Amino acid sequence: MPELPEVEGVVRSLRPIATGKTIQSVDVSETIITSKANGKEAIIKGADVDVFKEALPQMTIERIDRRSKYIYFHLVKDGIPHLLVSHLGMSGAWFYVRNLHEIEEEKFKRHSHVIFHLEEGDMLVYADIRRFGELRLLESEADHPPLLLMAPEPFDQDALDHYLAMSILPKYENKAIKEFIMDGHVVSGCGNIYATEALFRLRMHPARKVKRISKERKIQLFNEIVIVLLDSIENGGSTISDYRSINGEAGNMQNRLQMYGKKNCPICGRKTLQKTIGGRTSTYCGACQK
DNA sequence: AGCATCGACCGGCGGC
DNA sequence: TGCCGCCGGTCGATG
Repeated sequence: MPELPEVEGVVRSLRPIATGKTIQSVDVSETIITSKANGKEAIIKGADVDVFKEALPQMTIERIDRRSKYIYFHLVKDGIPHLLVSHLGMSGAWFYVRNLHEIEEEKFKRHSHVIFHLEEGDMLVYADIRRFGELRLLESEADHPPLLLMAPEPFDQDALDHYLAMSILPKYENKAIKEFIMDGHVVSGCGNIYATEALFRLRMHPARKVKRISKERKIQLFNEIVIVLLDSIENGGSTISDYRSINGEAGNMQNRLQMYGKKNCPICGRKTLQKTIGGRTSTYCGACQK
């Protein structure tokens, strides 16, 4: 599951090889063409396949950035800027290859859904096993309002104040802390893995109500989130289930996780507990986390 | 108006 | 072996 650190890894790998390249043509898989023809919003969001395919040729990739869990491809054509927004969903991955056979894992190769043909035969391939990801072509961020509602980047100077301000709003104060920190309007890029880890590091129970947490503890929790996100970026992200970096590279952070996916608490050895919080499976230690 | 819940998007895989 | 149903990030529609 790609969260902020995994997306950062993808962007850092992609940036040096794809920046400056111009898109020649776009191929879309039959699977996606059929889904879209049946009125489904499969991967390519907010535009028909034909419109998407015809718009992209001759656009040059000027810059690649990460914003929360999204990849922003800043494009330009005839001096006019465009923005291709990519979200990996549960199982999306990018590959930079000359031939689809270079995608070694069969399950990704089989689900190569959108292929951007670049110069000199290079291809930028978006593969997505479960098709929860998205590609959205915009003129700018402002054309898709949800993007404007995302919390600041967690490493930005205003992120802590934003999080604290949200924590005292009526709609959030009765929520479980884990659901709160996983809300992209509160903290950017913190999904199940890193929310689980940050709460464990602070020995905080994931179901604790936001309003039952002191300001000091809230600040400590925010700091732990930043620490685990940065630690994960340094370690190449967590390769769990269907996440891959560019060209199938694996990260190392999964070996550093203390609670996510664990059967026993690393502190006291007791069996960990699982509880659904905010609709997501949450792992924690009933003895160590209060 | 603002909030809560639900459905949509899916294939892999665990469990029976 | 084969099939059923769970899982999940995010948005938009519905209540």
